[in-house]
Amino acid sequence: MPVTLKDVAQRAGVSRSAVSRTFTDGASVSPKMRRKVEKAASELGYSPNALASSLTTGRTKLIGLVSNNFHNPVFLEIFDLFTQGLQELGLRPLLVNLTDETEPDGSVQMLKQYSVDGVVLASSTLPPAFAQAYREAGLPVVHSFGRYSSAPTVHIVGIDNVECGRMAARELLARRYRRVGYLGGPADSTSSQDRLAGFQEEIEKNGGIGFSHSFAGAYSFDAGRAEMQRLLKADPAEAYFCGDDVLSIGALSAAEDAGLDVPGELGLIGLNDMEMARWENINLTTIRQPIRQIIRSSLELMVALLEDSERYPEARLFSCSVVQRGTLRPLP
Amino acid sequence: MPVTLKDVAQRAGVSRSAVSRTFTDGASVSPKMRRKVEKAASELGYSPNALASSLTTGRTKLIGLVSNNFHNPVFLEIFDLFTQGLQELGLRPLLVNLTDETEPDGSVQMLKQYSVDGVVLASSTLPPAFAQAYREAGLPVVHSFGRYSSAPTVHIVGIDNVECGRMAARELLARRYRRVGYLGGPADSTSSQDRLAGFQEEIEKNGGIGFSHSFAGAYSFDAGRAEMQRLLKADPAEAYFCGDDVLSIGALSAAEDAGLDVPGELGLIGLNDMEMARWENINLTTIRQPIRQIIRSSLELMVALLEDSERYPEARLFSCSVVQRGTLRPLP
DNA sequence: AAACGGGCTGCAATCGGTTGCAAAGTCGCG
DNA sequence: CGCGACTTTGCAACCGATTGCAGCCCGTTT
Repeated sequence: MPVTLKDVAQRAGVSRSAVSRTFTDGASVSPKMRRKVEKAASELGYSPNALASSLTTGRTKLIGLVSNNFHNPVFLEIFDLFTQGLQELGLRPLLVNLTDETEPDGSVQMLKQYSVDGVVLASSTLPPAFAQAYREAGLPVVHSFGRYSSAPTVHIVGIDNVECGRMAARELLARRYRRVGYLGGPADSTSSQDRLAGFQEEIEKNGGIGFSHSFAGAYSFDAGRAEMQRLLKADPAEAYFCGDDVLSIGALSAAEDAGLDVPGELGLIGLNDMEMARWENINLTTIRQPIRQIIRSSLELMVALLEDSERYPEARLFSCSVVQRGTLRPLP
Repeated sequence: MPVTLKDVAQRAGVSRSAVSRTFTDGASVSPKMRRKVEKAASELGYSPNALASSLTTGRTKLIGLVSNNFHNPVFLEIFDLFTQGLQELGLRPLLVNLTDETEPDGSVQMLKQYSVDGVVLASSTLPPAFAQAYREAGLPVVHSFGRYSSAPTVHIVGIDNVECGRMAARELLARRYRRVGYLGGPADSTSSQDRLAGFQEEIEKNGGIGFSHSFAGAYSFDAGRAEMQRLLKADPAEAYFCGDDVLSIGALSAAEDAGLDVPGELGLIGLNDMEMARWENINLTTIRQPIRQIIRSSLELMVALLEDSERYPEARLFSCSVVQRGTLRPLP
């Protein structure tokens, strides 16, 4: 049923090489030959089999798009941008959903079987073991939204989570909150830890501020809501830095339920500036993470890596900025 | 770098066929041989190249997962379920993001180049031309969340949108709303049209009810909000059936902004029952679409189609049910 | 002891393309 | 008209696997 190189060659009365060459640019083909072949090809509706050619060229143009964040709505934006970007580059995303049971080795295996040219890890909650495993398998890896480290072993594109923590702290301090808290994502997520570290550091630099922290079970609405409900039961802080917008929104809902006025009685600042954060019934003050830029840069880096897979690992960090909306009280 | 069949064969001192056979089940291999090969394979870290084998077997286990709904948060759930389901079946999702400029032919081309075994269309807003194009290219297609037709030319799994429209109408009528409206998604989306048709039919069956309708530019928060803002300017209806939860949430935000009490002054009913619909600060009355079942069934159908691609096209419809929450006034 | 039969194994062709190499074709120029 | 240089073309090997077929080995049966 599918029409192959040979069919086209036969129909055009030329050799298979000739056909192959008219479809790979940079090859020398006379205009006459090209016309003949193209005519035959279009009559037959031929399109080259990318997988077969990958056998000899060694490139599949397949990129593993790996994530474990399928519950945070911001990742829909992220997948949208990644897939569009990849498509524009002529690359194809092979989507991999890492559930809790998935082991690094299993996914490496799978990506190797499909000979992906590279792997984009899109996650802020992935244990470093995954990136390591891919790298050790010899795959070019870009970890987007990954943890910054001063000696990265894998290419990272993202933000400085520690600095974001500090930034949130400064924002709360400037507003004279005296007792503040950090409501993080999963305790074992690197982004969650780093944001805490920066936040705590900056708070403690200023003496006399009450500080506490706790973690939600996941970066999700439900987890944020549940954790805030727990906090509200016993002497909550005046303002919280939530490790992600979706947690903030959950927390917000818990606060409203409890009849608390936000920002009057409880202040909240999130992180991400997801689309929903600016919905008028949410109107969340938050720290914006420049998603588009991070993704664009990740893809550029991936392209470079495909050229030269031995490229020295680098960390690309983008600065974040506070978006003032309605969940923190105004500056004094 | 990558280790191949030949390497393993050499190391084990056997023929390549032997190695191949130990890795394909159902082939006859003696236990002794199997041990030898497996030893060599694991020492070398061999894993078979799925793409190379696809050349001779004709199956890639690649499934095109095609959608154009990257702005409706419910689709994150949908992608999550699809990718997990596919992975459990040993299939790999090749994600395709259909943007507005994408033409059916282009995407067919691409999917053919990568020899996908089948295509899952996950979209409620896709022009029928796409499904048709895939089908004509000889690809097994399942259109999930697609339009039901009594003479389907392509396998459909979804809901009866017309019936959902009627259901919404009955819900509003039972509450004695006298002037109702339909706030649909994109005017050219089939789901949007069908929901309107059912809704209007049922409303008009009951005389004396004021009816109006309009369409939002997209299934998105912003579009829903903008359209509701427009409606509120000039003599709005008492209650609206919104073609999708995300529209309802946008509409809700517009209503709250305008200082309207929901459901006191304005009633809203959505469709989907996305996760967010039950967030306490939204608490949307809506029609639940059984997403998990639709996806499970789509995958089962796809598996069946891979066995027998000539299978006669069928439509699988799942019934929806109303989820009572807080955006419609109580029954009299 | 010879014939039979079934289970394993290896050979070699094949899947759809790519590519180095050498032969063939084209062209200008003396 | 002949020669050299350059372009175009086809041959054939190869990428990493699968598979029909024929032959081998080995245990049974008579």
